[in-house]
Amino acid sequence: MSDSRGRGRIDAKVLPEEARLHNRSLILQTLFREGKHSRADLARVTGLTKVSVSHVVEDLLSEEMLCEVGTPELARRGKPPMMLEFNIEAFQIICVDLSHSTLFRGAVMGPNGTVLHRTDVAIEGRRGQEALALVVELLQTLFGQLSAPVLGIGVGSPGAVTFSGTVIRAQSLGWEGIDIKAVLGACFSCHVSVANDANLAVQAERSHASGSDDMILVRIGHEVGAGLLLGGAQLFGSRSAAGEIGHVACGVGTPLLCTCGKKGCLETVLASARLDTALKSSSTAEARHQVLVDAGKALGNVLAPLVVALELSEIVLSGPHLILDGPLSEAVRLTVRSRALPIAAPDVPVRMTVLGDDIVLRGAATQVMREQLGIS
Amino acid sequence: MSDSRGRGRIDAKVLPEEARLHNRSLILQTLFREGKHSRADLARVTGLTKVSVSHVVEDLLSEEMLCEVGTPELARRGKPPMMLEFNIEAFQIICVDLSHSTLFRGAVMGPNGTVLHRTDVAIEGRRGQEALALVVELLQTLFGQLSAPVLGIGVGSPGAVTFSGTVIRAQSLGWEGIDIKAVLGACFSCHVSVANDANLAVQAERSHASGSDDMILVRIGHEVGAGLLLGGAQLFGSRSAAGEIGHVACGVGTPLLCTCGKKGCLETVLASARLDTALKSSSTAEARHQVLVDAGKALGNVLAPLVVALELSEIVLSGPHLILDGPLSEAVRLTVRSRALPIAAPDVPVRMTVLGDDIVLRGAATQVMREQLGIS
DNA sequence: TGGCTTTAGTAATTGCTGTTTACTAAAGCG
DNA sequence: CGCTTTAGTAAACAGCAATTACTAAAGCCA
Repeated sequence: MSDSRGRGRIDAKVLPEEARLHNRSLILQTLFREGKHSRADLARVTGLTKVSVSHVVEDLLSEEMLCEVGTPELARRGKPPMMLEFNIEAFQIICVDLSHSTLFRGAVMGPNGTVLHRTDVAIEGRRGQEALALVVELLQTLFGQLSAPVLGIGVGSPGAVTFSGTVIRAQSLGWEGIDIKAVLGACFSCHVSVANDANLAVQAERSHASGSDDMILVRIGHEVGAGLLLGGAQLFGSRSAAGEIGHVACGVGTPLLCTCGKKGCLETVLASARLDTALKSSSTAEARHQVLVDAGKALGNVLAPLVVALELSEIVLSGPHLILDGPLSEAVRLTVRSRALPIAAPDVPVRMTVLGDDIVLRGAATQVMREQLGIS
Repeated sequence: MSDSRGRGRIDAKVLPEEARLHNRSLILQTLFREGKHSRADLARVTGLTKVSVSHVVEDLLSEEMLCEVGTPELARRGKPPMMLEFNIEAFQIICVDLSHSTLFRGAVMGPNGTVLHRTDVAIEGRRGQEALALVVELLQTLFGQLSAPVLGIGVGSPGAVTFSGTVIRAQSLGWEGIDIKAVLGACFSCHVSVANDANLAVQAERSHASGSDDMILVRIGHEVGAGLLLGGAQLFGSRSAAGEIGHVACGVGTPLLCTCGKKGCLETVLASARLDTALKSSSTAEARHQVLVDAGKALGNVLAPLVVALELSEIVLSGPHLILDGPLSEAVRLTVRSRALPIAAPDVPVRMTVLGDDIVLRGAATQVMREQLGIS
């Protein structure tokens, strides 16, 4: 009752059955994240009674979601416990990343985010229904590579994606108002999760690489976008476009004309194509350095108010390593420090993602796990 | 299970009893916000069965939280329904607003946010334990003015206040790490809600004056702070200081030295004392106009990235009406438009709160209602 | 007028939850 | 070898909501 974390309005009834699912998730999550536990351990950790734990575990064992892995050697008084473990081979997840400009990336993934099989297909300019057909084709290939039951399909799409899995608008794919979740759900009759690529990326970063519950992950590629994690929860935004910071005017140097028609957008100095040409047209090392510093300053200017207002504890960059990691990210750090932080405050770290190019795929897998099993 | 709104990690067990409370809130909220309903209406609206509704309503009637108000005259087929209404006299809420520099404001409030009795006390420089004692004294006075059972105490405090009701740091009151919720709870043995004043203000605005679920409310007074509402939920921040934007460098005009030691902070052009002196030292009307425009631009610069990244649909200002409402808020609007919005996009409205000086008191009442009854 | 239909609301049963209590199993300690 | 400690299960119990079957009270219509 005294849940003052400030959720939104109440809008749906709750059945006791959902409480059961919640407790099931609680147990599953404990085993997945903290490793081996006995039933008695689980009862202590989760606050449930031993009996309730036994019931849930019985279900999970019969679904082969867990396995019993014997008793520990550690000699103690009392009956030795039977340790339980999350069964890493219980299922696999099929993930696709549609955010690249030239190809769709696909993978069969394990529960812990490892890539088991990988298949990419060239887009070759396909748009609209053709692009959608290519995705279906890719998924069919991936289904053939499964070596365990499938938990679900995870899709990372560029553009604005609603919470319920409709792509409102994805410029590069020529998609507008396509309910991908419904389409793919009908094709493959299994669970489908769809989300914006940056949103998935930030989730992957949290799940695999960071303990932080409040961070922004900026994806720099053909376009510039970001995913926000606030209090451990993704931010979607009222029109499903939260984090789309590419077209904020950043107020550094001479404002350049953007593809959107405005001047001085962040993308005009930070999108990879623009950065590349600016770097190539710079004759000296100093000039190239300055290009990177300016881009970093631009990003820092946009991020500074966000860091303060949202109390972000980390800024993560995802994109071409060679360009981002160095003077650019350093400039971001310095700009945020000088514009946003109290003099004595510790820096907000600015770092590259450690998940590399698979970040969206891993985020898609995480998303499916969270929606299907309540594990995040 | 397919709750993809991206909550945080699971961290507590759920009992069937909590489902009951949830459904109770659902019914209470429907009656509070939408007015009269019969039991059958409630069943249709909430999705619960008639039987479940009857059970919950029976409880609520016995607690006198609801009242039966007869059958409607509208002649229809079938047994006429017995209409139910939220009992506006069921309880009262005691609220205090500690965010003013010279006095503590207190009120006994009704469930719908009306002020029933009002008592203020002068602070007269009291700090630390003395200030706390003064709050207790004020609350005792307010308890004497109750004419119905008390639902709880709501406290709006300046500074950083944790989700659990501890004031981490409130400069102006000399408070540091004081668990107000525990202290007052022990004194008065009733529910206590404590939150930052700006956070309460934004909640009041949502509840009483706006349908928007994504907005920022900027409080401009001795200091500058803001409260954020994202997807209908308050944002607290990892160290309970989300929204504290007063010390972001805003990059307008010549940077002035701030009390915090940095230069160019938003507060140096927007805090009411600074604004007042700047206005007084301006000899011409044009100069005064420019002061307001500059302040508005400064705020707009800080808000622009927030509006985009968080998809805010409203910017609300709270503070001295005469200063804020006019060129200043207009400058905010224009700055946000030019820095943040696509050329064809509709404006993000910038407006004054309609709740005036009682905004924190009303927010405190709302907070108590939400924590105690699940109504927001 | 009297039967039919419609709507509101309640009573009793059922099924699902987790808890409590009491028990068995298996180990070390002295 | 009995005592203690820990793990885990079995059976009875209590709270919740859904289902089914019912009563109450109105309008409709012949």
